[in-house]
Amino acid sequence: MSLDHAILGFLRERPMSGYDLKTMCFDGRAAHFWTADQAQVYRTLDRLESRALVRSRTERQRSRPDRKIYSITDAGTSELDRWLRETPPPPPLRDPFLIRLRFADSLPSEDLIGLLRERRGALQTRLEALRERAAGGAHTATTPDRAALLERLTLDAAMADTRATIDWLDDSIELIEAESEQARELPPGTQRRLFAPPTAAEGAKR
Amino acid sequence: MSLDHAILGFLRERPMSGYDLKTMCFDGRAAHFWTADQAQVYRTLDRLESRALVRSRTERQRSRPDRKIYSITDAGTSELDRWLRETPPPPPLRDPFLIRLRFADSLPSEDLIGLLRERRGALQTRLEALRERAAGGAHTATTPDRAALLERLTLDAAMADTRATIDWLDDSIELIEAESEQARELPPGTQRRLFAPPTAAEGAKR
DNA sequence: CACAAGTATATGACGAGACATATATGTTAT
DNA sequence: ATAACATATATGTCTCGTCATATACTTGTG
Repeated sequence: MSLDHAILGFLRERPMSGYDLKTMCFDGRAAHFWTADQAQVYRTLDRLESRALVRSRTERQRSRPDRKIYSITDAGTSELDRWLRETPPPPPLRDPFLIRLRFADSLPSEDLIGLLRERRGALQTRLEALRERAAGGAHTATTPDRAALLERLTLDAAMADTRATIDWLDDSIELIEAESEQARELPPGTQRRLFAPPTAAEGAKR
Repeated sequence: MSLDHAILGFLRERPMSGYDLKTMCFDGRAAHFWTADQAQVYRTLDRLESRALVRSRTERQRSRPDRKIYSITDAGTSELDRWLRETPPPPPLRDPFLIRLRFADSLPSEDLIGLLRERRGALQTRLEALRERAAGGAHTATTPDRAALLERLTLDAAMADTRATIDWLDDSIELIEAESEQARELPPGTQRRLFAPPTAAEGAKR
Protein backbone atom coordinates (compact mmCIF):
# COMPACT_ATOMS: atom_id res chain seq x y z
CA MET A 1 0.00 0.00 0.00
CA SER A 2 2.85 2.39 0.68
CA LEU A 3 4.07 2.31 -2.88
CA ASP A 4 0.59 3.12 -4.17
CA HIS A 5 0.53 6.32 -2.19
CA ALA A 6 4.09 7.26 -2.90
CA ILE A 7 3.26 7.10 -6.59
CA LEU A 8 0.06 9.09 -6.11
CA GLY A 9 2.11 11.68 -4.23
CA PHE A 10 4.67 12.08 -6.98
CA LEU A 11 2.00 12.17 -9.68
CA ARG A 12 0.19 14.90 -7.82
CA GLU A 13 3.30 17.05 -8.14
CA ARG A 14 3.44 16.45 -11.87
CA PRO A 15 2.43 13.83 -14.47
CA MET A 16 5.15 11.32 -15.20
CA SER A 17 5.92 8.03 -16.90
CA GLY A 18 6.78 4.83 -15.06
CA TYR A 19 10.32 5.31 -16.24
CA ASP A 20 10.47 8.77 -14.66
CA LEU A 21 9.06 7.46 -11.41
CA LYS A 22 11.66 4.73 -11.28
CA THR A 23 14.72 6.74 -12.28
CA MET A 24 14.00 10.16 -10.85
CA CYS A 25 11.95 9.30 -7.79
CA PHE A 26 12.64 5.83 -6.46
CA ASP A 27 16.27 5.83 -7.56
CA GLY A 28 16.67 9.51 -6.74
CA ARG A 29 14.71 11.89 -4.60
CA ALA A 30 12.93 9.20 -2.61
CA ALA A 31 15.75 6.66 -2.42
CA HIS A 32 16.58 7.60 1.17
CA PHE A 33 13.13 6.63 2.46
CA TRP A 34 11.54 4.34 -0.12
CA THR A 35 12.79 2.28 -3.01
CA ALA A 36 10.88 0.34 -5.63
CA ASP A 37 11.66 -2.20 -8.24
CA GLN A 38 11.01 -1.27 -11.85
CA ALA A 39 8.59 -4.17 -12.35
CA GLN A 40 6.71 -3.16 -9.26
CA VAL A 41 6.34 0.45 -10.42
CA TYR A 42 4.75 -0.56 -13.72
CA ARG A 43 2.46 -3.11 -12.11
CA THR A 44 1.39 -0.62 -9.47
CA LEU A 45 0.61 1.97 -12.14
CA ASP A 46 -1.54 -0.62 -13.92
CA ARG A 47 -3.40 -1.33 -10.75
CA LEU A 48 -3.89 2.35 -9.88
CA GLU A 49 -5.24 2.96 -13.37
CA SER A 50 -7.67 0.07 -13.07
CA ARG A 51 -8.89 1.64 -9.84
CA ALA A 52 -9.22 4.96 -11.68
CA LEU A 53 -6.85 6.74 -9.29
CA VAL A 54 -4.56 7.65 -12.18
CA ARG A 55 -5.04 7.90 -15.93
CA SER A 56 -2.54 7.61 -18.78
CA ARG A 57 -1.99 8.99 -22.23
CA THR A 58 0.61 7.65 -24.64
CA GLU A 59 3.14 10.16 -25.83
CA ARG A 60 4.73 9.26 -29.14
CA GLN A 61 8.40 10.22 -29.48
CA ARG A 62 10.55 10.38 -32.59
CA SER A 63 13.55 8.08 -32.32
CA ARG A 64 12.54 6.92 -28.83
CA PRO A 65 10.09 4.35 -27.45
CA ASP A 66 6.63 5.66 -26.65
CA ARG A 67 6.05 6.98 -23.15
CA LYS A 68 2.92 6.42 -21.11
CA ILE A 69 2.39 9.58 -19.12
CA TYR A 70 0.35 9.04 -15.99
CA SER A 71 -1.53 11.75 -14.16
CA ILE A 72 -3.51 11.65 -10.94
CA THR A 73 -7.32 11.79 -11.09
CA ASP A 74 -9.66 13.52 -8.65
CA ALA A 75 -10.35 10.14 -7.08
CA GLY A 76 -6.60 9.67 -6.73
CA THR A 77 -6.19 13.03 -5.02
CA SER A 78 -8.99 12.21 -2.58
CA GLU A 79 -7.50 8.83 -1.82
CA LEU A 80 -4.10 10.41 -1.20
CA ASP A 81 -5.52 13.05 1.14
CA ARG A 82 -7.51 10.43 3.01
CA TRP A 83 -4.40 8.26 3.43
CA LEU A 84 -2.27 11.17 4.58
CA ARG A 85 -4.38 11.52 7.72
CA GLU A 86 -4.01 7.90 8.78
CA THR A 87 -1.90 7.25 11.84
CA PRO A 88 -0.95 3.57 11.80
CA PRO A 89 1.31 2.46 14.65
CA PRO A 90 5.01 2.51 13.77
CA PRO A 91 5.93 -0.86 12.27
CA PRO A 92 8.13 -3.08 14.45
CA LEU A 93 11.85 -2.49 14.00
CA ARG A 94 13.53 -5.15 11.86
CA ASP A 95 17.26 -5.14 11.34
CA PRO A 96 19.08 -8.15 9.91
CA PHE A 97 22.35 -6.73 11.20
CA LEU A 98 21.08 -7.06 14.77
CA ILE A 99 20.33 -10.73 14.20
CA ARG A 100 23.93 -11.20 13.16
CA LEU A 101 25.20 -9.24 16.14
CA ARG A 102 22.93 -11.02 18.59
CA PHE A 103 24.40 -14.42 17.71
CA ALA A 104 27.96 -13.35 16.99
CA ASP A 105 29.21 -14.53 20.37
CA SER A 106 30.63 -17.54 18.55
CA LEU A 107 33.05 -15.28 16.63
CA PRO A 108 36.47 -14.29 18.00
CA SER A 109 36.46 -10.75 19.40
CA GLU A 110 38.56 -9.46 16.50
CA ASP A 111 36.08 -10.73 13.92
CA LEU A 112 33.16 -9.36 15.87
CA ILE A 113 34.76 -5.94 16.11
CA GLY A 114 35.65 -6.16 12.43
CA LEU A 115 32.00 -6.71 11.66
CA LEU A 116 31.00 -3.60 13.57
CA ARG A 117 33.73 -1.47 12.02
CA GLU A 118 32.79 -2.60 8.55
CA ARG A 119 29.21 -1.60 9.16
CA ARG A 120 30.33 1.71 10.56
CA GLY A 121 32.27 2.43 7.39
CA ALA A 122 29.30 1.66 5.19
CA LEU A 123 27.05 3.92 7.23
CA GLN A 124 29.61 6.71 7.23
CA THR A 125 29.63 6.55 3.44
CA ARG A 126 25.86 6.65 3.39
CA LEU A 127 25.83 9.62 5.73
CA GLU A 128 28.21 11.55 3.52
CA ALA A 129 26.05 10.88 0.49
CA LEU A 130 23.00 12.12 2.39
CA ARG A 131 24.83 15.25 3.45
CA GLU A 132 25.77 16.01 -0.13
CA ARG A 133 22.18 15.58 -1.24
CA ALA A 134 21.04 17.83 1.59
CA ALA A 135 23.56 20.51 0.66
CA GLY A 136 22.49 20.50 -2.97
CA GLY A 137 18.80 20.26 -2.10
CA ALA A 138 16.12 22.74 -3.04
CA HIS A 139 15.15 23.79 0.45
CA THR A 140 18.31 25.19 1.98
CA ALA A 141 16.02 26.50 4.69
CA THR A 142 15.19 29.75 2.98
CA THR A 143 12.37 28.91 0.58
CA PRO A 144 8.93 29.37 2.14
CA ASP A 145 7.79 26.25 0.31
CA ARG A 146 6.06 23.61 2.39
CA ALA A 147 6.85 20.73 0.01
CA ALA A 148 10.54 21.62 -0.11
CA LEU A 149 10.67 21.80 3.68
CA LEU A 150 9.08 18.38 4.00
CA GLU A 151 11.46 16.89 1.48
CA ARG A 152 14.28 18.32 3.52
CA LEU A 153 12.86 16.81 6.70
CA THR A 154 12.90 13.35 5.14
CA LEU A 155 16.59 13.82 4.47
CA ASP A 156 17.10 14.99 8.04
CA ALA A 157 15.35 11.82 9.23
CA ALA A 158 17.67 9.61 7.21
CA MET A 159 20.70 11.51 8.47
CA ALA A 160 19.56 11.42 12.08
CA ASP A 161 18.95 7.71 11.86
CA THR A 162 22.27 6.99 10.24
CA ARG A 163 24.20 9.16 12.66
CA ALA A 164 22.50 7.55 15.65
CA THR A 165 23.45 4.12 14.38
CA ILE A 166 27.04 5.17 13.87
CA ASP A 167 27.20 6.51 17.42
CA TRP A 168 25.71 3.29 18.71
CA LEU A 169 28.31 1.29 16.79
CA ASP A 170 31.10 3.37 18.30
CA ASP A 171 29.78 2.77 21.79
CA SER A 172 29.31 -0.92 21.08
CA ILE A 173 32.85 -1.33 19.80
CA GLU A 174 34.18 0.28 22.96
CA LEU A 175 32.09 -1.95 25.19
CA ILE A 176 33.13 -5.10 23.41
CA GLU A 177 36.76 -4.11 23.53
CA ALA A 178 36.49 -3.43 27.24
CA GLU A 179 34.77 -6.74 27.79
CA SER A 180 37.34 -8.72 25.86
CA GLU A 181 40.15 -7.03 27.84
CA GLN A 182 38.42 -8.09 30.99
CA ALA A 183 37.97 -11.66 29.80
CA ARG A 184 41.69 -11.86 29.11
CA GLU A 185 42.50 -10.68 32.63
CA LEU A 186 40.01 -12.99 34.27
CA PRO A 187 40.28 -16.39 32.58
CA PRO A 188 37.27 -18.72 32.89
CA GLY A 189 36.59 -19.79 36.45
CA THR A 190 37.77 -16.52 37.98
CA GLN A 191 34.36 -14.95 38.37
CA ARG A 192 35.23 -11.52 39.74
CA ARG A 193 34.49 -8.58 37.50
CA LEU A 194 35.29 -4.96 36.81
CA PHE A 195 32.79 -2.18 37.01
CA ALA A 196 31.19 -0.90 33.83
CA PRO A 197 28.48 1.76 33.57
CA PRO A 198 24.97 0.64 32.38
CA THR A 199 26.32 -0.06 28.89
CA ALA A 200 27.05 3.67 28.65
CA ALA A 201 25.25 5.24 25.68
CA GLU A 202 22.15 5.21 27.89
CA GLY A 203 22.49 8.54 29.62
CA ALA A 204 19.52 10.34 31.11
CA LYS A 205 18.31 11.66 27.78
CA ARG A 206 14.64 12.49 27.48
CA MET B 1 17.17 -15.72 4.82
CA SER B 2 17.31 -13.64 7.95
CA LEU B 3 14.67 -15.67 9.71
CA ASP B 4 16.50 -18.90 8.93
CA HIS B 5 19.56 -17.68 10.73
CA ALA B 6 17.70 -16.11 13.60
CA ILE B 7 16.13 -19.50 14.25
CA LEU B 8 19.46 -21.28 13.94
CA GLY B 9 20.88 -18.78 16.42
CA PHE B 10 18.18 -19.38 19.00
CA LEU B 11 18.34 -23.15 18.56
CA ARG B 12 22.07 -23.05 19.11
CA GLU B 13 21.42 -21.59 22.54
CA ARG B 14 19.00 -24.36 23.39
CA PRO B 15 16.60 -26.79 21.66
CA MET B 16 13.07 -25.43 21.38
CA SER B 17 9.68 -26.00 19.79
CA GLY B 18 8.17 -23.75 17.15
CA TYR B 19 5.79 -22.50 19.79
CA ASP B 20 8.68 -21.50 22.05
CA LEU B 21 10.41 -19.72 19.20
CA LYS B 22 7.29 -17.75 18.40
CA THR B 23 6.23 -16.82 21.91
CA MET B 24 9.51 -16.46 23.73
CA CYS B 25 11.79 -15.27 20.95
CA PHE B 26 9.95 -13.49 18.16
CA ASP B 27 7.26 -12.11 20.45
CA GLY B 28 9.74 -11.54 23.26
CA ARG B 29 13.49 -11.29 23.37
CA ALA B 30 13.91 -10.60 19.67
CA ALA B 31 10.80 -8.50 19.12
CA HIS B 32 12.81 -5.26 19.11
CA PHE B 33 14.90 -6.31 16.11
CA TRP B 34 13.04 -9.09 14.32
CA THR B 35 9.50 -10.39 14.31
CA ALA B 36 8.02 -13.46 12.67
CA ASP B 37 4.59 -14.78 12.00
CA GLN B 38 3.64 -18.10 13.56
CA ALA B 39 2.99 -19.74 10.19
CA GLN B 40 6.34 -18.57 8.95
CA VAL B 41 8.18 -20.01 11.96
CA TYR B 42 6.74 -23.48 11.43
CA ARG B 43 7.33 -23.41 7.69
CA THR B 44 10.89 -22.22 8.17
CA LEU B 45 11.54 -25.01 10.67
CA ASP B 46 10.24 -27.50 8.08
CA ARG B 47 12.58 -26.10 5.48
CA LEU B 48 15.58 -26.05 7.81
CA GLU B 49 14.90 -29.66 8.72
CA SER B 50 14.68 -30.68 5.08
CA ARG B 51 18.07 -29.03 4.58
CA ALA B 52 19.35 -30.99 7.62
CA LEU B 53 20.32 -27.81 9.47
CA VAL B 54 18.04 -28.73 12.36
CA ARG B 55 16.47 -32.00 13.56
CA SER B 56 13.36 -32.65 15.59
CA ARG B 57 12.05 -35.13 18.09
CA THR B 58 8.45 -35.31 19.23
CA GLU B 59 7.89 -34.88 22.94
CA ARG B 60 4.66 -36.40 24.19
CA GLN B 61 2.97 -34.48 27.02
CA ARG B 62 0.22 -35.60 29.33
CA SER B 63 -2.81 -33.34 29.08
CA ARG B 64 -1.13 -31.13 26.47
CA PRO B 65 -0.60 -31.33 22.70
CA ASP B 66 2.65 -32.97 21.59
CA ARG B 67 5.64 -30.71 21.13
CA LYS B 68 8.19 -30.99 18.34
CA ILE B 69 11.50 -30.04 19.87
CA TYR B 70 14.02 -28.81 17.32
CA SER B 71 17.77 -28.78 17.82
CA ILE B 72 20.55 -27.47 15.62
CA THR B 73 22.77 -29.96 13.76
CA ASP B 74 26.49 -29.65 13.05
CA ALA B 75 25.64 -28.55 9.54
CA GLY B 76 23.36 -25.93 11.06
CA THR B 77 26.11 -24.64 13.33
CA SER B 78 28.52 -24.39 10.38
CA GLU B 79 25.96 -22.56 8.30
CA LEU B 80 25.30 -20.13 11.13
CA ASP B 81 28.99 -19.42 11.66
CA ARG B 82 29.51 -18.93 7.93
CA TRP B 83 26.60 -16.50 7.76
CA LEU B 84 27.76 -14.54 10.79
CA ARG B 85 30.87 -13.43 8.90
CA GLU B 86 28.98 -12.05 5.93
CA THR B 87 28.98 -8.28 5.53
CA PRO B 88 26.16 -7.41 3.16
CA PRO B 89 25.65 -3.68 2.55
CA PRO B 90 23.08 -2.07 4.83
CA PRO B 91 19.66 -2.38 3.19
CA PRO B 92 18.17 0.89 1.91
CA LEU B 93 16.14 2.78 4.49
CA ARG B 94 12.38 2.38 4.02
CA ASP B 95 9.95 4.27 6.16
CA PRO B 96 6.27 4.54 5.27
CA PHE B 97 5.92 7.45 7.67
CA LEU B 98 8.34 9.48 5.59
CA ILE B 99 6.21 8.90 2.49
CA ARG B 100 3.28 10.34 4.38
CA LEU B 101 5.34 13.29 5.59
CA ARG B 102 6.85 13.96 2.19
CA PHE B 103 3.43 14.49 0.61
CA ALA B 104 1.65 16.04 3.57
CA ASP B 105 1.98 19.57 2.19
CA SER B 106 -1.67 19.28 1.20
CA LEU B 107 -2.69 19.08 4.86
CA PRO B 108 -3.34 22.16 7.01
CA SER B 109 -0.41 22.94 9.31
CA GLU B 110 -2.35 21.86 12.39
CA ASP B 111 -3.08 18.42 10.94
CA LEU B 112 0.50 18.01 9.81
CA ILE B 113 1.81 18.87 13.25
CA GLY B 114 -0.80 16.57 14.76
CA LEU B 115 0.57 13.76 12.64
CA LEU B 116 4.08 14.36 13.92
CA ARG B 117 3.00 14.65 17.54
CA GLU B 118 0.99 11.46 17.29
CA ARG B 119 4.03 9.63 15.99
CA ARG B 120 6.16 11.12 18.71
CA GLY B 121 3.79 9.77 21.33
CA ALA B 122 3.87 6.27 19.88
CA LEU B 123 7.66 6.28 19.79
CA GLN B 124 7.89 7.60 23.32
CA THR B 125 5.77 4.67 24.47
CA ARG B 126 8.00 2.30 22.55
CA LEU B 127 11.09 3.85 24.09
CA GLU B 128 9.73 3.41 27.58
CA ALA B 129 8.96 -0.25 26.91
CA LEU B 130 12.50 -0.75 25.64
CA ARG B 131 13.94 0.94 28.70
CA GLU B 132 11.97 -1.35 30.97
CA ARG B 133 13.18 -4.39 29.10
CA ALA B 134 16.73 -3.10 29.33
CA ALA B 135 16.44 -2.49 33.05
CA GLY B 136 15.13 -5.99 33.69
CA GLY B 137 17.56 -7.57 31.25
CA ALA B 138 20.15 -10.20 32.08
CA HIS B 139 23.21 -8.15 31.23
CA THR B 140 23.04 -5.13 33.51
CA ALA B 141 26.61 -4.49 32.42
CA THR B 142 28.23 -6.64 35.05
CA THR B 143 28.08 -10.20 33.70
CA PRO B 144 31.16 -11.17 31.71
CA ASP B 145 28.94 -13.03 29.28
CA ARG B 146 29.41 -12.22 25.63
CA ALA B 147 25.93 -13.34 24.57
CA ALA B 148 24.27 -11.22 27.28
CA LEU B 149 26.32 -8.21 26.25
CA LEU B 150 25.30 -8.64 22.62
CA GLU B 151 21.66 -9.01 23.55
CA ARG B 152 21.99 -5.79 25.50
CA LEU B 153 23.57 -4.05 22.51
CA THR B 154 20.60 -4.94 20.34
CA LEU B 155 18.38 -3.21 22.89
CA ASP B 156 20.70 -0.23 22.89
CA ALA B 157 20.41 -0.09 19.11
CA ALA B 158 16.62 -0.03 19.26
CA MET B 159 16.68 2.64 21.95
CA ALA B 160 19.22 4.78 20.09
CA ASP B 161 17.17 4.56 16.93
CA THR B 162 13.92 5.41 18.66
CA ARG B 163 15.43 8.30 20.59
CA ALA B 164 17.01 9.73 17.44
CA THR B 165 13.67 9.63 15.68
CA ILE B 166 11.95 11.36 18.58
CA ASP B 167 14.57 14.10 18.54
CA TRP B 168 14.14 14.49 14.82
CA LEU B 169 10.37 14.77 15.26
CA ASP B 170 10.84 17.50 17.86
CA ASP B 171 13.10 19.45 15.54
CA SER B 172 10.70 18.94 12.66
CA ILE B 173 7.71 20.17 14.63
CA GLU B 174 9.61 23.31 15.55
CA LEU B 175 10.64 23.96 11.97
CA ILE B 176 7.13 23.51 10.64
CA GLU B 177 5.70 25.77 13.31
CA ALA B 178 8.25 28.42 12.47
CA GLU B 179 7.50 28.09 8.79
CA SER B 180 3.77 28.35 9.24
CA GLU B 181 4.23 31.49 11.37
CA GLN B 182 6.27 32.95 8.59
CA ALA B 183 3.68 32.07 5.97
CA ARG B 184 1.01 33.86 7.99
CA GLU B 185 3.13 37.01 8.19
CA LEU B 186 4.07 36.96 4.53
CA PRO B 187 0.93 36.15 2.56
CA PRO B 188 1.42 34.74 -0.99
CA GLY B 189 3.09 37.19 -3.32
CA THR B 190 5.20 38.83 -0.64
CA GLN B 191 8.39 36.91 -1.32
CA ARG B 192 10.69 38.20 1.39
CA ARG B 193 11.72 35.71 4.04
CA LEU B 194 13.12 35.36 7.51
CA PHE B 195 16.40 33.73 8.31
CA ALA B 196 16.45 30.11 9.43
CA PRO B 197 19.56 28.01 10.10
CA PRO B 198 20.24 25.02 7.78
CA THR B 199 17.13 23.18 9.11
CA ALA B 200 18.86 23.10 12.50
CA ALA B 201 19.30 19.55 13.76
CA GLU B 202 22.24 19.30 11.38
CA GLY B 203 25.02 20.57 13.59
CA ALA B 204 28.66 19.70 12.97
CA LYS B 205 28.37 16.25 14.48
CA ARG B 206 30.81 13.62 13.33
C1' DC C 1 -22.60 -25.33 31.77
C1' DA C 2 -20.88 -22.54 28.22
C1' DC C 3 -17.15 -19.93 26.65
C1' DA C 4 -12.78 -17.98 26.35
C1' DA C 5 -7.94 -18.51 26.74
C1' DG C 6 -3.60 -21.09 26.67
C1' DT C 7 -0.86 -24.82 24.49
C1' DA C 8 0.62 -26.76 20.09
C1' DT C 9 1.04 -27.58 15.03
C1' DA C 10 -0.37 -27.11 10.25
C1' DT C 11 -2.29 -25.49 5.68
C1' DG C 12 -4.50 -22.38 2.10
C1' DA C 13 -4.48 -18.04 0.01
C1' DC C 14 -2.78 -13.74 -0.97
C1' DG C 15 0.06 -9.41 -1.46
C1' DA C 16 4.60 -7.24 -1.54
C1' DG C 17 8.80 -7.25 -3.37
C1' DA C 18 13.03 -8.95 -5.94
C1' DC C 19 15.17 -10.87 -9.98
C1' DA C 20 15.39 -12.30 -14.66
C1' DT C 21 14.16 -11.74 -19.13
C1' DA C 22 11.87 -9.96 -23.41
C1' DT C 23 11.16 -6.34 -26.74
C1' DA C 24 12.24 -2.15 -29.55
C1' DT C 25 15.15 1.77 -30.96
C1' DG C 26 18.72 5.11 -31.20
C1' DT C 27 23.27 6.85 -29.66
C1' DT C 28 27.89 6.40 -28.16
C1' DA C 29 32.13 4.07 -27.46
C1' DT C 30 35.59 0.48 -28.89
C1' DA D 1 31.19 -3.36 -37.39
C1' DT D 2 29.91 -4.40 -32.94
C1' DA D 3 29.06 -3.96 -28.42
C1' DA D 4 27.39 -1.37 -24.72
C1' DC D 5 24.23 2.00 -23.02
C1' DA D 6 20.07 4.83 -22.41
C1' DT D 7 15.18 5.05 -23.14
C1' DA D 8 10.79 2.70 -22.36
C1' DT D 9 7.39 -0.92 -21.04
C1' DA D 10 5.98 -5.56 -19.86
C1' DT D 11 5.69 -10.44 -18.09
C1' DG D 12 7.08 -14.80 -15.52
C1' DT D 13 8.54 -16.54 -11.38
C1' DC D 14 10.01 -16.94 -6.82
C1' DT D 15 10.54 -15.85 -1.83
C1' DC D 16 9.02 -13.51 2.21
C1' DG D 17 5.59 -12.28 5.08
C1' DT D 18 0.65 -11.85 6.71
C1' DC D 19 -3.96 -13.36 7.64
C1' DA D 20 -7.37 -16.71 8.20
C1' DT D 21 -8.63 -21.04 9.46
C1' DA D 22 -8.45 -25.95 11.16
C1' DT D 23 -7.59 -29.26 14.76
C1' DA D 24 -7.37 -30.86 19.59
C1' DC D 25 -6.93 -30.88 24.52
C1' DT D 26 -7.09 -28.45 29.14
C1' DT D 27 -7.81 -24.91 32.49
C1' DG D 28 -10.02 -20.97 34.23
C1' DT D 29 -14.06 -17.73 34.35
C1' DG D 30 -18.74 -16.16 34.36
